[in-house]
Parts: sequence; structure tokens; C-alpha cells
Amino acid sequence: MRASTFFMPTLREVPAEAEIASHQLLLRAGFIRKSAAGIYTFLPLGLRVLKKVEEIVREEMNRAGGLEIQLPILQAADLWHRSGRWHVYGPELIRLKDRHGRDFCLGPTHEEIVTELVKGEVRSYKQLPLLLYQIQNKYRDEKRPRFGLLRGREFVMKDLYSFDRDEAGLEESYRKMYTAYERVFTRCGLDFRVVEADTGAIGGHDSHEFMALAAAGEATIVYCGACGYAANAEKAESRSTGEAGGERPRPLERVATPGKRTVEEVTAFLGVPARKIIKTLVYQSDAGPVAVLVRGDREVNEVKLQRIVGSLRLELADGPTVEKLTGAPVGFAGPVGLNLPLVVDREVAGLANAVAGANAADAHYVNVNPGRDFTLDTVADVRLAAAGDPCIRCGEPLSATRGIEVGQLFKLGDKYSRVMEATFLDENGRERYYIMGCYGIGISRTMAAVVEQHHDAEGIIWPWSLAPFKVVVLPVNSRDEVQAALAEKIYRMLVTAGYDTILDDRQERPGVKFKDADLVGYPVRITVGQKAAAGQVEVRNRRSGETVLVDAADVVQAVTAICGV
RNA sequence: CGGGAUGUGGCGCAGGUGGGCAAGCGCGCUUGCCUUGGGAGCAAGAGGUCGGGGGUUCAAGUCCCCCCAUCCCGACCA
Repeated sequence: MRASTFFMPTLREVPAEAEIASHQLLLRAGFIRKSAAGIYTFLPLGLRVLKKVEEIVREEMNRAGGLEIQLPILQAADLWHRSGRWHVYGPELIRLKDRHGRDFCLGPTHEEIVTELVKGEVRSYKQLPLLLYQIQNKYRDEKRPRFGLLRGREFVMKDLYSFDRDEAGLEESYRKMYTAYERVFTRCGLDFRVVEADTGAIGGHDSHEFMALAAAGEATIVYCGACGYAANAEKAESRSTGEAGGERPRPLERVATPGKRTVEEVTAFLGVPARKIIKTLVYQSDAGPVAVLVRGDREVNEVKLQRIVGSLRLELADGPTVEKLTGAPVGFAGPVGLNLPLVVDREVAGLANAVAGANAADAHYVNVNPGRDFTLDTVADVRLAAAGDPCIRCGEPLSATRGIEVGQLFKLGDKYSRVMEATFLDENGRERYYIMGCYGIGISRTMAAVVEQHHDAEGIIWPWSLAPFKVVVLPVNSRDEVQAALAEKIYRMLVTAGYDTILDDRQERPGVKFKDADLVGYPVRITVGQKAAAGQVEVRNRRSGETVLVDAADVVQAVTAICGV
């Protein structure tokens, strides 16, 4: 490719809308342009990278036995009614009507439609296992799209669905995908960690997430350096700390706490540590309001709470509701005498002589003792695990870091095949539900995650496997015929040798070309300058910055040395 | 969906509080000259319904109301 006829609009300044590195750099370097919030156009450079990620994924899916198909994006509501997800999915599902007023949606994921396909076409256990996948746009009307390609409303995803005859088959498919995912993200040059995950709205009973480690990531990962336990903070468990340990219960006492609403204010006013305060939060669930009790120094894990309560929708009650239910303004709720179902965190159940709101303005109780002063309706782990907590497995302190979820595996079991009545005949001629799994990779998100991990102050540094071009050949003085001729010759040599190469033959000053080369992030730059007269050029490694002077005849060898092939 | 902010040539911004007749600056773009190892220089140009609608006023980029869009924080999210 010749830069003079290529389309790569680079920007000197950072677009005001971009906050994080991958978003800024992909815009500046001419890979993507925004069309609407969370919706992007891929320019030639961006599409090249996207296709390389896709190709790696495709190769690994095929290696694992996957078969590529293409399911419709536009899906009739009927299927979604049958699975129940037309209502469950909520406003994130983009819905539309055809000219007859029939309901459709744009596929956010494809369990229904692929299950329907297999139901109609597969009859026998002899045809299993079946691993079907596709790579295409997905649509999710996110409440808040952000960070460029990291959270879009339209994005590219690979989704594979496995159909097995039994749980053992699912285990095998799951294991294959796990391995394939490790290979995919390794080949993409990502520093990633596999964590235990919650299954969320997709459902099922077992799940892992592949997290690219990055400060810009929206997910918190807690992990144990000692035993290797790692989980999404939404899912993570940890051992309880700070058991009361034999403290003798004292009589319940009501104290005035004028205007002291927050844990910080109450701790300061009463001189007790936050871990001795019972924080009471009122949530609205499908089944009505519930009160959740966690220690003052803890946060509620709403994903866990959702499971405990068995509610699809869950949100913190607003001020007026809290006042109506507890009889006190926000900040003075407590379990004593509260007429609401209580979900009590294990740590709270172990407290003695704690502090809690008195359900009256400007008052708290001290010496609150769980079990004595209020009933322990439901005791469970409802708190967010945090760094420093003892590991659930080995007890060593947990660490926390941020990650970008680039892939997730789910064991679905018969969740979808059962509701869709998708069955096959086993070797005994008996009808059985398919045992399914589903496995997603965010292709466009992976591209952004790679940029998050691979960039410097000058621009992107693409891993060899994803670079839009491996090599840029850069004649310093475009008017110099010797340089132009040698650059052309080297360009041809590299193309012949099979390297994706771009020749920067633009009539630009050298500074512009150098800046663009660094910004776009080609792994190798070949500078054809004054030494061209002597048949020599510079070969520079973008990542290390290392530059070597080589004879023009040896450039292919020098490039091969850098790519490590 | 709550909170905050922003919207002025392609990009980045100033102007706005106290309305005043001239809509500016830098970058980019076009043409010419010049220059060629890290986003050069000189000169001449093109390009704007000041997000949209309504209102106040003799007069609105500037004040008021409504709407739209975008970004950030939170909530939410396979």
C-alpha cells in the first residue's frame, strides 16, 4: 500500500470527547470515527486490525471444532417471547416494528435463534457435539456507552454456542473453549487473567471471564497471589473478618445523633470504628422492599443480593420511599423494630454491641446485638469483596486490580433448550434436551484493550499479530530520487517476502511522516535517508526503539528478526 | 435514569458575566515561493444557519424557556 493513495486521516490534537488512551489514539491515528454515541465507523486502518482480530478468533474457533455460520441480526419477537427474554432483557434490547406492526429486535446475543436452528435441523445424538459460531455486529442499547470501542451500542462480537448430549459433553466443550480463548488472547498480545464470573441475565450455572488487565477497565478483579483464586468482584467471595470474639452483650441504648447520617459522620460522632456500624440499605425488588445489612466499612454486592432475593430488578429505594418504610429520613435506618424482610451479611451477624440507625430522625442505637435485637431472617454473603480480605480458599489477603472483559464463557445447561423445547434422540431413543454452552469474545473491544496495553506517549505500538501494516518504509526526502528509488525497491522486496508494508510516499516533510508512523504504531519502520546513496537504511523497532543500520539487501532479514518468525 | 458539564469553519479553543453592528485565534485545507532526519517558513485564499426551535429587545453567539446532541461521575449492564 502507498500512503499517498491510502485514507488515514490522522489528527494532531486529541478530540475533546475522548478520555482514555485507546479511544484517543484510535481516533487520532485514523482508525475509527464516531457516528453517534457508542457507534463507530471503522476506517481502513481500523478495519484492517479488526479483521486481524477476527481472523485469529476464527482460526482458534475452527481449531477447537467450531463451525462458522451467520445468524440474522434482525430477529422476530416471537422467539424472544418463547424464551421469556422479550420482557427480561429490558430496555437494553433494541426493539422495532415492521410495516405490519410486528415486533422485532436487533440481536444483542443469539441463544434463541441458534437453539431454534438446531432444534429444527438436528435429530440425533450422533450429530453431537455441535459447536456453531458467528462473528457479527451486536446491538445493545447501553444506558451509558463510553470509552470509545470499550462500551458501544453497536459492536463486533464472536459468539459460539455448544450443543452437547450431556453435562460431560458440555464440560469437554467448555474446556476446549477455555483453551481456545487462552490462545486467542495470547496471540493478540494481551496480558489477561481468567476469573470466575457471575452469569447475569444470560443465565446458566458456571462462568469464567477473560479480563485484559488495564486501569481503564470497568470491572474490578480480586485475586489471590498465594493460591491463584481470581474472580470478578461481582462474584468474588471472601472470608469474613473481624468476628466479635466473645464480647459480652450490653443493654440496647438509644442515643441522639443530630444530623449524623453517613457512616463517616456517625463514626466520628460516636467514636466507634466503621466496622462496628450496621449499615442498613433499603432496596426495591420484584417482591417488594427489602432491607440489607452490611458493615459500615463494606459495600453491598448487588449481584449477590439479586440472587439471594431472587429478583430480576433491584434498585436502591429513593429518599421518600425510605422515609415511608423506616419512618426516618435517609441515614437513620436500622434493623431494630424495622418491619421489612432483612438480608443480613454474615459479618453483621457476627457483630456484638454494634451501632445502627433507630428508624427515627437524629437517633441511633448502640449496643445492638444481632439475634437479640432483631431477627436474622436471611444470613448470607452480600458484600463486595475487597483488597485485603482473606481469600475464600486459602485465607491469604486478596489483591484487586482493574480489567476489561474481553471474553466470557457460560455453561447454560438446558436453560434455553428446555424453554424452546429443543430436543434430540439419545442412543435409547429417548428425547433429551440439548446441554448448551455459550462463549463470547468482544472483537472490537479486544482491539481497544490491546491499545490500552500497548501504547506510549507517541502513539500505538501494535503487537505484530494485529498491526495494520507490519512495516512502514519511509523515504526522508520525497524529492530525492535516490531515496525514492531505494524506498520503492525495499517496499517491493518486503511485499514479495509476504510482509504487509506501507510505503510513505507522501509529499510531506520528514517530521510529519515520523510522527504519523509512531502514532499509527507500525511495529517496524524503515527509514531511507541520506545513506541511501551508500545502499544503507535504518530499521527501527517501534516497541524497543532500537535502530540498526543495514544494507538494503538485508532488510527482509532484519524485519524477520524483529517479528521473531 | 439521577448528578455535573459542554455544543462557535474539518480539529482544538477564545468571545458570553455587563446584548451594540467586525465572529476571532491556533492547527489543518487550497495556491505560489521556499524547505526536506521529528508535526518548518513567507505570502495570498477558501471555509461558520455560533446545536435546533421559540421568546425578550431597536438590536441576541451573548439574556429567558423548551428540545436535541455529546462527554464525565453514579446507577445499570452477556
